[in-house]
Amino acid sequence: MARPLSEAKRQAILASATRLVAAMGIGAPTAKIAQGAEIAEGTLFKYFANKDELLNQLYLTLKTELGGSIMQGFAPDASIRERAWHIWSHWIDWGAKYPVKRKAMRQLGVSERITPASRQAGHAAFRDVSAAFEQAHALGPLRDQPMAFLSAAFEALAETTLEFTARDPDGREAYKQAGFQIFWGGLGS
Amino acid sequence: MARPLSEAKRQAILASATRLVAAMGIGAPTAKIAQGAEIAEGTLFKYFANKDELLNQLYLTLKTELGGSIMQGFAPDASIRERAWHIWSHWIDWGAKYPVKRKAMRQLGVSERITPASRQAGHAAFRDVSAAFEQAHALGPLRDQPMAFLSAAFEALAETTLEFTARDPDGREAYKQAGFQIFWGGLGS
Amino acid sequence: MARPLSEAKRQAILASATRLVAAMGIGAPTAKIAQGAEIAEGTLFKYFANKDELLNQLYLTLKTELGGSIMQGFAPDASIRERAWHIWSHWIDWGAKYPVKRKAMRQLGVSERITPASRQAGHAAFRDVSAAFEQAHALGPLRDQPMAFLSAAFEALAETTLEFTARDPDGREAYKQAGFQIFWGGLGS
Amino acid sequence: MARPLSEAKRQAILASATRLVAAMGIGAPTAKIAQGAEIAEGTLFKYFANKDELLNQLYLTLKTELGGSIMQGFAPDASIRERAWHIWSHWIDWGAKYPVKRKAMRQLGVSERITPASRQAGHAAFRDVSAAFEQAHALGPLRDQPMAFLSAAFEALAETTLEFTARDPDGREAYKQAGFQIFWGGLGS
DNA sequence: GATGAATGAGAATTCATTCAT
DNA sequence: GATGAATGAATTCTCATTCAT
Repeated sequence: MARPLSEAKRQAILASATRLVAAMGIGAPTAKIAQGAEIAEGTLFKYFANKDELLNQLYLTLKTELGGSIMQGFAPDASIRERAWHIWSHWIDWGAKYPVKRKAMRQLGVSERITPASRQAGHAAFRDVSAAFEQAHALGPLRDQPMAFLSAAFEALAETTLEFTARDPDGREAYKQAGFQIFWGGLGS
Repeated sequence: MARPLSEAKRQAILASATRLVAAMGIGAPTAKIAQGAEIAEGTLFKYFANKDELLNQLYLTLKTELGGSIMQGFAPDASIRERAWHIWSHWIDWGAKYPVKRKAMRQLGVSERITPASRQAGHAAFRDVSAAFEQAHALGPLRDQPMAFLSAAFEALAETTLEFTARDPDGREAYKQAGFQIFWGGLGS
Repeated sequence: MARPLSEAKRQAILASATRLVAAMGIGAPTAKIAQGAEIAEGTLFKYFANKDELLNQLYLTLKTELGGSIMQGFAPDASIRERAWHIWSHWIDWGAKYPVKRKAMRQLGVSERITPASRQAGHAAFRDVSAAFEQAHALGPLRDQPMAFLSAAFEALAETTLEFTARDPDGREAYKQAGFQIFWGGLGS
Repeated sequence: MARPLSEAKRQAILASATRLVAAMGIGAPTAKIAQGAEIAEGTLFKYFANKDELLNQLYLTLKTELGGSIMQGFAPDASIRERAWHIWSHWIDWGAKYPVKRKAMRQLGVSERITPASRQAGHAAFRDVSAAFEQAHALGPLRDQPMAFLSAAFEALAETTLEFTARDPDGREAYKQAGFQIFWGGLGS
């Protein structure tokens, strides 16, 4: 290979796709995505075999980034509540900081074009987050629920919180507290 | 009048659209929707001026149906908890009974093509549900949050619960209980 | 026949078609024409077998009306110049009075959908006008040209004059004089 | 650049559009135009953003071509009459040589889809022709008419002349003389 | 590797016309 | 006779993907 595919271009494509999917949904045309990445229409397909692959990889990338961001500075020895709060707090902060990424993730999340495999992989990217939950989970009255259910509820509440934060940025801290209160109170402890 | 627009056909179109939007998302072609309703392609546009109108009306129809279903048999004099449970229970039951409608509603809910006006009208269809919440809301530790936030959290949890119910129908009752527990516990009362 | 076709409705259709063809060209939809005539879509086809027939009849109707209007008050014994002026004057006046009819006539005139037979019949409606020209024609330096050519030139100049009159109504009288001057001067007499 | 937009293809599209508009009017389908240009349906829209743009550009192209053709070999120092004759003669010759272009131009000229801006630009392409008229105009009895009116009358007579030439090619020279005679005689000199 | 012209299968509408009421 | 719902072919335009340069 004379010239390897440029990582910078790959990132530019993903960034452009993020913006466009957030704004127009899954239907955003590849031509516009390429344009936003300042590359040629055809070049996009050197980096992603087809649109579905681009969409799926974008989904994974965003999930992974969020997952990584959440675990930053995570103290495994803190109390259960502190650990839960850490996750919640970082989640909300990431979403508030990157509203476009969050919106794109949402569009991708409901799309039929994201394969089960990608969703699986997306959960894997959240392994650390899930693990951090395990203990909290094991104790409470919901201990008989699948971890996955709890995680999903957590995510749903985070999503709701971020939606409101986006609409009403001044209420951010209040929503953040309230959202966590629902979840944590719900855990019944 | 030669023949009035047939309400049956209108319903057939909405039903077909529900199925196709659930399966393929917002991008489901009008031609297929018409075919599913067993009418000609052009006929669809006698009933709905364009695709956006069809989508918005479908959204409203589903919201209204759910709203109505929830309030069936509602006892305004029951305890707060009982009332909350009534709503939750009917919501989950409706979603479990009509998984396709629920899926379509979700696709529509995240779409950029549903206008703010439709969302507004959608909320109006939930007026009774909201009203039923008011008291519960006024008492708890989240009393300072906007009602809308609580409602959204409720809806998000219901959505999550139904997602799991769809994937794992045997767990239905457990999920239903768990979901409510999170919400109700979260209200902190 | 219990009820004969109503002449009033026929006229309403033609009037509506005139307006719409003037505004949108030949492509004006029959449904809109019917609406403008305050009848049902289907009714239009009881009066005119199809759109082409409507268009052709409209063409003829307008031509005939113009032809009739021109000959109103025509004095066969006036001088050649006076007769020519009469025709010109009435032509311009009719066009200035009915700009919509004139515009429709123009659209129809260039359309491929007006059959040669209709054009033929249209000329027939101008028989009197043509006849009035004959003498003037026979004398001048253009006596070897086909009458039809002269008529067409006359019409072209009238059309031009009316176009300018429509754009700049204040100049009406001036354009009318100038247009005639070109024609009459051109006849070389 | 992978491949520049081919000027040959652009011309082929315009040529095909000319033929089809001449034959079928403004309503000629883009699919047929593309076919006539031996390109794919979609390719047409790489060259012209939409049908209106194609139509407007075609209008301008034809006007410009005619304008250029008219001024070929124009002698600015000839007598006024000679100059007027030059323009008339070249106009008629161009129209007789390219009857299809002429017919297309006519269809476009009456269409509501040609924007005022295009018409403006079309006149600009005739600047030299207009300028050549100025002097003749300044002297005659029509000196108080707007130049534009004279130009339009000239064009209308040319159009009429060409119409007859097309129908009866043998009479070409006679029509050409007669048409000019009307105009020049009309100028009153 | 990068480019973007070329492709043609859809996609959403429109519309003349028919026919059941 | 009048109505307007129903039809489906035709129309404009979009878009993922390919491939010559």
